[in-house]
Amino acid sequence: MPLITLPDGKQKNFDEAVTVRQIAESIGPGLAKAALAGKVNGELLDTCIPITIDSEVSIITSKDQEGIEIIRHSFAHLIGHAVKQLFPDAKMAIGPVIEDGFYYDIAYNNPFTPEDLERIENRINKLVNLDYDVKVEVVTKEIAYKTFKEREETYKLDIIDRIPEGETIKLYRHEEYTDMCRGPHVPNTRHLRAFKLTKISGAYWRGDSNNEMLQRIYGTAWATSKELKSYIKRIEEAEKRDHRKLGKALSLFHTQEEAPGMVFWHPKGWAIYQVLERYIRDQLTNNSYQEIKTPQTVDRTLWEKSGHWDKFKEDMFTTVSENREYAIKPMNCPCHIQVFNQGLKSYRDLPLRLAEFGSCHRNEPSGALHGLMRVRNFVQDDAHIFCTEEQIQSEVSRFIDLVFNIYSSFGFDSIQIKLSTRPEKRVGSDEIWDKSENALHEALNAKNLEWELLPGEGAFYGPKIEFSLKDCLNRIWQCGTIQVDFSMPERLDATYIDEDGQRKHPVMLHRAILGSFERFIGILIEHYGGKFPTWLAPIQAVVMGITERNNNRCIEVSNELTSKGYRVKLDVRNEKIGFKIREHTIQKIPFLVIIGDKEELSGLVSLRSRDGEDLGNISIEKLSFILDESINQLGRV
RNA sequence: GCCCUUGUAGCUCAGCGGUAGAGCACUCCCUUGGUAAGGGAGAGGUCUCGGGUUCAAGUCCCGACGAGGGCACCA
Repeated sequence: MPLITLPDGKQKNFDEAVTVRQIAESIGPGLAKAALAGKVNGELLDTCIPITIDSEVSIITSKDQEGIEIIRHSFAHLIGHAVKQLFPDAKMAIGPVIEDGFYYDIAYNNPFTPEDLERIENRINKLVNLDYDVKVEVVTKEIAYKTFKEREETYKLDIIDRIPEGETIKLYRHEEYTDMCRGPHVPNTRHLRAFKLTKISGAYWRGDSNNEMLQRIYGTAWATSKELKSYIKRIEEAEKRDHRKLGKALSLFHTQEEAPGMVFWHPKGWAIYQVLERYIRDQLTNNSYQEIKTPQTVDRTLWEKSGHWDKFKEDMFTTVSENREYAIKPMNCPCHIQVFNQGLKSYRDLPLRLAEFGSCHRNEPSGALHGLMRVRNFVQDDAHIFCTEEQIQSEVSRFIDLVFNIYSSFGFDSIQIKLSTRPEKRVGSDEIWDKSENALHEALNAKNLEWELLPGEGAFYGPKIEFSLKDCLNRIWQCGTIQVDFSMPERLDATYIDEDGQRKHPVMLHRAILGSFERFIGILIEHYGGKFPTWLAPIQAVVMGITERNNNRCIEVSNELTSKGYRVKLDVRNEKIGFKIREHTIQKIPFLVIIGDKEELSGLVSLRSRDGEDLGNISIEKLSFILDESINQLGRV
């Protein structure tokens, strides 16, 4: 006689076991129609499964996040239903829900073509329009095994093998197609309407590159077609901001076959890079870092000592000269220790903060390369802080302040923080791990920051904090990091003389804020959609004349602004003003300075923003003031 | 690295067995025009590279390299 408690506190008594569907019916026919599943004592349950004990139940519909996920999951089954009809020999592996959609991994001899994808999508449309009931069966492991054995679904058998004894298994019957799933699933395919298959790709079975590659079909699904449309729109928006597209359109940089994964910076892209570098350099100076520069190419033996050769030799570029083998540096830390090791260090020298805009090469797998985001040659805003164990916390604390300050300059105000602690395979005593992990989370807590703990995700040499920022499209980018390392100083013999006259190894903190300049600029391009704030804009203002009569005055004004330090472009081409405005607006230049006969007479200029705003006729002094104001606010909005 | 897709003019793309196309950009000429495209003419391509099939190959096949989307990787 279950007593069902609803979210509003109302209670209903039922004479016998009751299903979510019946509960929904007892509330109202509309809800019964909309019910996708129930949340029963915190667990999701299919609408048709009887509840026998007193329970708290809420009805899940497509308005709930869980409901949308159920819809997506059911669409994954529909891929199975459609694919098995069209390609009976295909073997279904797994089909989970992912952000905004779902996928299904399938083994099939012939690669699916884009036409196949279309056929599958059409078939799914046909199937869902049948409005058939999805039937659930709770079965034993044996029956599940027999079912899929008969169907020659070898991957399902593999999955069953790994299910612990005694756990219930649910089979979902989609007419002649059967899938296995934790569920729940929609009770009827009429709940499945707004979807689109998006792409086909390869994916390793169980995510292991030693296994065979399956074909993965991706799709997106939503509660309503309106939501589907807005999702598609969102994707298109993101494509418009693609830094590779904008990099070409705004002539910021390019890459070419002869140097895969390496960037050719054009004048405009390099202008941004330089502003960024200057800015970071100023910040480092203000925070007691000392900048150094170390070699690009270092003898293999150093990398052997540091341990990198062992782990990463395949991923390093090497070169040979006079029988000696060198590696082009994939990171800066071993070199920084060499600088530290010059001259005897005292505890009085600590903390010692060495920074380098270090150009590193890593031979990334070709398939990993992606515009500026993943390259083989990049420059880190790298620094290593040599300090004592006692100094870890205060150094981390200072670093957090610096990170937040710098990110806010770009308008990134939503920062996610993750603390990763000791992994299974690690070096160093538990005592020292305790100490460093404590230092990190004390530093975080002292600032009242929200952070997430990732147990076991730390590096083998120490715990770390990672800082991720959220861009204007709510995408998350991990950029900053600070990592405690008590292994490298020992490996590379870094020591200092402590108060008690003993030689000790310092702790080393690896830290970066932007990560790599290349990637960070990629993120900025997408975040701003190419509309850089004035301080970063490669060209801050363009001076243009109405007719050729005004050219001399334009040259004068342009020169004056340039000599004041602004990045200015002169446009005295024989074109109409509308044409020039259009062109420079498309190039997203923040300020358009226009000079005609009227302006020449008055000694003023006409100012227009890239957003089409008329900023009036103003003097050069006023213009300079406006530019300064815009530049000084950085990327803060 | 693996799977699929893909590589034509500076850019965006059409052509998909029969002597290389469009728009924009570029050059020259006309136009001197007041806030998102004035007009005309011209120049520009070993169709990524290497093999093969064919009377004939951007076009079909094989391979290499690059790019795109994923997977795996990311000190």
